[in-house]
Amino acid sequence: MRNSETGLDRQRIVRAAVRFIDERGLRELTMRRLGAYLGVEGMALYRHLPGREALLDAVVESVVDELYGDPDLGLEAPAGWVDYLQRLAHGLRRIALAHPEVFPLVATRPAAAPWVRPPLRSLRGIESLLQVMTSAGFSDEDAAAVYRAFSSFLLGHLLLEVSALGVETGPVEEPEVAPVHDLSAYPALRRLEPHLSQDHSAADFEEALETLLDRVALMLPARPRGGRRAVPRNGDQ
Amino acid sequence: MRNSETGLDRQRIVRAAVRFIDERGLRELTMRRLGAYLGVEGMALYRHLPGREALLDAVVESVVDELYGDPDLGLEAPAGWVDYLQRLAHGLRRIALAHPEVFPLVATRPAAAPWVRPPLRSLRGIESLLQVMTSAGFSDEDAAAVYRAFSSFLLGHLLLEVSALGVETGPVEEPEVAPVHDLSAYPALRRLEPHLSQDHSAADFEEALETLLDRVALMLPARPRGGRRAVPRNGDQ
DNA sequence: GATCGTCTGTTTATGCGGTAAACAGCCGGG
DNA sequence: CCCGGCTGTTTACCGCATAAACAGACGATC
Repeated sequence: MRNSETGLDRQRIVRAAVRFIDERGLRELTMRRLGAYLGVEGMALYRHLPGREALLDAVVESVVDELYGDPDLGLEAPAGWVDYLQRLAHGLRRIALAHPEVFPLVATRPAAAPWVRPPLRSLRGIESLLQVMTSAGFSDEDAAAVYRAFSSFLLGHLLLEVSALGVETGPVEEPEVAPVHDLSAYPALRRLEPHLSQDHSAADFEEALETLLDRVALMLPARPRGGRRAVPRNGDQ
Repeated sequence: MRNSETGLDRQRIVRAAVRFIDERGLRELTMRRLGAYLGVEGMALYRHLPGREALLDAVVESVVDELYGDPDLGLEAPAGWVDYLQRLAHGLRRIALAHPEVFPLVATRPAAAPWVRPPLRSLRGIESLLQVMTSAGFSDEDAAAVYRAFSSFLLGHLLLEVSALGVETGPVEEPEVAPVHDLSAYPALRRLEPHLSQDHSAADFEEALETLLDRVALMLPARPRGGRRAVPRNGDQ
């Protein structure tokens, strides 16, 4: 009973967990249920993983590796730091949107070291970012600053974007018959409600990314670096 | 047995929950333990709250209300929109740092309506922000855009800042004897490690806030709004 | 002032979740 | 052919959220 169909395996389990979460949500994930999902008895999972926490860590790792493992993303051979950061940002956004139920986990799981920040969680990824930036002429300090700024940009945007998808970033999921309070006491809210409920995530993301890149470009020693596309409104500060 | 010492009460429970989380962490919070913390039998809490989820919601609400209820913050009578946004941002940061164990909850709890974004979770607060912005001459669309940009800025920065405090944004808290992997394979990381582990949160926050405000100012019809100046350090932190 | 309904905390009980421990079938090597 | 080690299964324990039955104390009503 060890053929490719039934045989368990750490990787098979982790992948199943990702699919399970994608399909049924994080709060539904249970060792026993995941076992059943794999046609197996729950306790069986402990032969391959030390426990639930380790499973969640592995899920995060697996999802993040989707990013660094994807050669289509071109992270390996970027055309300059701008290109690199753009690919990185878009790649992470793609992941967040592909696994909206998993992303909050990526975002909030405790980090191995204080400087390993979500959502860029892999040493490999951080190393690569720092390498690209310093090679491009940024000082060590600036490279670190870019890493920090980039992290919080991504975390903020992506977490909000996936949670707008109605994801259970927390618990429950009652239909809540009265989701929208009575807005009569809030005239501005009532008036702007159409604007607020419109989805601008993609455009906001791009714009914030461009702004960030412009800001980063200003750190560079001298020249604003040729490749940098001139965004119409970058005259700030 | 209903005197001020022993008598329960929704508010007393919620406040105790906040203190409990501050002291022992979110993952330690249990209905029974919170009961014990209040000198009571766990099930007693259900007389005042429908369940654990409701308790967590109330905790979030209570913490967020700290912000809007604090008159020292001057949110009621701001000197222009820049001042308002600065007070708001600093106020929220103060809260995040005061309750680092609670903040991830504020950040990730499902929103009542899709346009109620963490960490600005109260209708009152959103109304107030929109009101200030539109009164200052921003179009409805721009006011909504500012709200969105502000949310993700705050979420990203504050979530990262509290999680850097070693907070259990997720589960476990094993000391993990080997927290830092061997960095030999990551030269850039090894070289930049001192820069990365340095704490720049406050400065980064201020700088990103200033950048955001500058960017917002550019939305304004004509004049870049005179009041714009380097932050003279409000009462906060 | 006795009666009673209500409000609040307690006890008891159910079902689920994580996980330890004992167990059983199958493998490949001696 | 037997045996030790994998891998999955059973059993079992304990903590949790929560429903339900219970009990004491209060204030209002008569």
